[in-house]
Amino acid sequence: MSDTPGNLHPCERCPFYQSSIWQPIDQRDGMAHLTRGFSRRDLAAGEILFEQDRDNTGVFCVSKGLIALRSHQADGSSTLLRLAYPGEIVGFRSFLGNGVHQTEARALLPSRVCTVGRMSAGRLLRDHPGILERLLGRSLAEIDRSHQRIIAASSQTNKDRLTALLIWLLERHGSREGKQMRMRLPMSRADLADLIGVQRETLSRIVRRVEDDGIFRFEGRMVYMSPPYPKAVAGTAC
Amino acid sequence: MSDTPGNLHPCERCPFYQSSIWQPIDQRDGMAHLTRGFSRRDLAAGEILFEQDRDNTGVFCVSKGLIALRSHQADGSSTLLRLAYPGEIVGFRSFLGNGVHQTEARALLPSRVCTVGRMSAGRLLRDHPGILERLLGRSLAEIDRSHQRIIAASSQTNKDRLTALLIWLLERHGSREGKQMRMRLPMSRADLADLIGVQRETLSRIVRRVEDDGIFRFEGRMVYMSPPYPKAVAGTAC
DNA sequence: CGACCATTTGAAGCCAATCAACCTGAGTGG
DNA sequence: CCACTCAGGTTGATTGGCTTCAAATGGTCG
Repeated sequence: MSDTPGNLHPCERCPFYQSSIWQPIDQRDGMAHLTRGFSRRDLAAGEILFEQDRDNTGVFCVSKGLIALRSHQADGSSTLLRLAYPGEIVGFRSFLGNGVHQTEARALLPSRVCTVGRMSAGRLLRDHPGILERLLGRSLAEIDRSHQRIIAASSQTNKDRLTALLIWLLERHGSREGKQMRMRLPMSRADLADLIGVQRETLSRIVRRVEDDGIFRFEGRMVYMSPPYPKAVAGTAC
Repeated sequence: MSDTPGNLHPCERCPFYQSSIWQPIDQRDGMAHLTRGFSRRDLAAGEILFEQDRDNTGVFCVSKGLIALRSHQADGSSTLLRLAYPGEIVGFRSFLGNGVHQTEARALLPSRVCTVGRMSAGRLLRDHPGILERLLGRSLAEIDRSHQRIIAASSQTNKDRLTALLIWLLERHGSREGKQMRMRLPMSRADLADLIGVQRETLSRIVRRVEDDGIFRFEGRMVYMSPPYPKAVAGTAC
């Protein structure tokens, strides 16, 4: 399973090492369990990390790329609950809870994910309160994200939410190009629709209305933002 | 501050003692800190436990009654994020985080709340990983509630959400009366509107439409539900 | 080319937001 | 006792936005 030398922390070279939930583990204590349960996996865009309703198999940490967490409803509709960027943990809700994934995790971009198996993670958690503490921190972040989204859903228009989402995505996926910003959208229109909570057709019309304001321009998956930049609204996006 | 004998756990006689986040504290370890920081407070209906944007002063546990957690937006609108019932913790998000309450907490019914002051709670948390673990459990519950609400907001109609909310409230505040159930709503129409995320006027019309189905009947704050009972929808209400 | 997928467009109908008016009951003060 | 106010709630009319179903468009891949 392990693909790192036994005495080196597997996250040592990860740019997110300092804030990793596994950082509290050191040489003399638990490193063996960590390296034994540790594995890496590369995913192509569109590939599934885990499916909804399947048993949890461990704690996953995004190392590269972008993972979408999506909840499928019985009626066939789905909601994109969260975008997980490098350094973020996914699957810990089901790891700590009843053991069944509440969501499907799918890579939107080519991604790398590091996993600590369920058994090892459980053992480490028992022995290291520091890990517990960091997981609690991640949970609070998820609570904040969710609350912001609930508030946004009931107090902003769909158009405003799309604008906020675009700005938020541009900050993470965009690049400067003279006076304007550009990015390739990391997801389909259907995903955008799921994120702001409207039908696909409606999203298409909202995109048109956003374009009519003159700030954004769409060309397939490419998005261009020109000044005057709207300021990012508080409590924004994901 | 303390109003319990020094050697008795302050939550000992609470019906929620076994699942209390402070249960891991025992006689020989930390009880002094717990009793020192412990206080109780009774609130009348409508009274405020803490206000939004104020500094957190501790960890609050609902012992009796019902507390509403409401977020006020800059534009004057508000969202009722959560109803906290006896045994539930409120204010821990701000306790663990940046120290400012994200929400206002107001009693909807005459209530009793037990508080452990910020300093004492912090000290206890450092010494007792068991408390950390239980707080993590409460956080996961909050994540689940929030996710359910996000999903419900984008996949159910407002009428369905109101129906689900009414059933959910009837289970907690209702009583049997022959073949039908009855309850006195623990909140105003404005609060109901905030909970399902619509305007007050719209809620009034949705109530009428729900009544038209023949299952519910409203008389001021009294609500009556007659068979055939709709089955409670999965992922329901708060 | 044909099949498939993602996206857009159109038309119809429903629903919610908004603004305004009205109603009711509970104080309050003359 | 009456007029007043205030909070909570309802109703009406209008407007705009969203959903739904249906159909068209455009790109990709074998």
